[in-house]
Amino acid sequence: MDQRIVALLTADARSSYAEIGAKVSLSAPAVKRRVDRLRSSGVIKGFTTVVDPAAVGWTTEAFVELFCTGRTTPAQITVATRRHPEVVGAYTVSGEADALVHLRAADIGHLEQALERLRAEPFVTSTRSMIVLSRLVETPTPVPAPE
Amino acid sequence: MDQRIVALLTADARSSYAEIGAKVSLSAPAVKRRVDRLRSSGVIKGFTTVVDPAAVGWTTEAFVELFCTGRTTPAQITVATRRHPEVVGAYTVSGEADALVHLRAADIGHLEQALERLRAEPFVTSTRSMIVLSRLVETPTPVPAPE
DNA sequence: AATGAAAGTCATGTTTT
DNA sequence: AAAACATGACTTTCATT
Repeated sequence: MDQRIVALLTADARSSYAEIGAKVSLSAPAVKRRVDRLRSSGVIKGFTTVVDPAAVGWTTEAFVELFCTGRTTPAQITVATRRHPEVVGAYTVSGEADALVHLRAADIGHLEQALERLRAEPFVTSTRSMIVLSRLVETPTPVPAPE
Repeated sequence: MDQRIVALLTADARSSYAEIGAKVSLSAPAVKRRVDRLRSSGVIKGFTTVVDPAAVGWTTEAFVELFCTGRTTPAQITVATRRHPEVVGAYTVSGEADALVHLRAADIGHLEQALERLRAEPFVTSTRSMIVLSRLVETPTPVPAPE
């Protein structure tokens, strides 16, 4: 039941409790109670807006593999990447690279700048970039049933 | 002004027009008109919920580079990756790989299964996986001012 | 029978349109 | 300004003990 509510809210976070209730056969207050509980228990972390980056002037995107010096901590990478507004995602990963950073920029020039700034971080030994040519799939936050 | 409204809605998609209006010194109806316009012009693509994947039982994540046969089209990759519910993102990229796929799975076993299914796609010649060890940064949809 | 969790109903102030 | 919505208080239901 909670799962269905979350799925509906994922599809449209601004739909009313009554609307959701109609779809899951529950009264509006019942839905609200569940949503409140889901929020305070941390399942729902918040509600956000899906913005078309291109419409706001951000047309270029890249994934950059970071190779770091031996004693680099995830915390260091977090702090460093958060300083750059172009970073929309950062992950430590297994494999050759130490981290993967997702960048969004206005254009190639801007991306190049951001990349230079990133490469200037003291713990970065080298990088490998993949520039996004086209976004094929991007699901906001899917909640498929866990098996 | 629209930018500030979008930023506020990004922070909380369920805040009321009155609330937003108070912060940007506009009346509630004025804010609504702007939001309606932003929606129909495609700047705002929708409203969604940020769910903690771990809280729903999805604890494993990976980025997979796809190497494809010569005559593979983006459309083919789109169709193929959409078939797999574990795919939360897919992009064609420049660089060694042809595409980058973002996967979310319940656990390592599930991830392995999904990966096997992906590798079985006829146009995939090989893959290279990066398993996410920790998510350091993940901004929902940031709207920094374009320069 | 008694407890507690969860749903329904209704009233009121707020928000949407 | 009218209709729809959110939200709190209160009651009911039902499963568990």
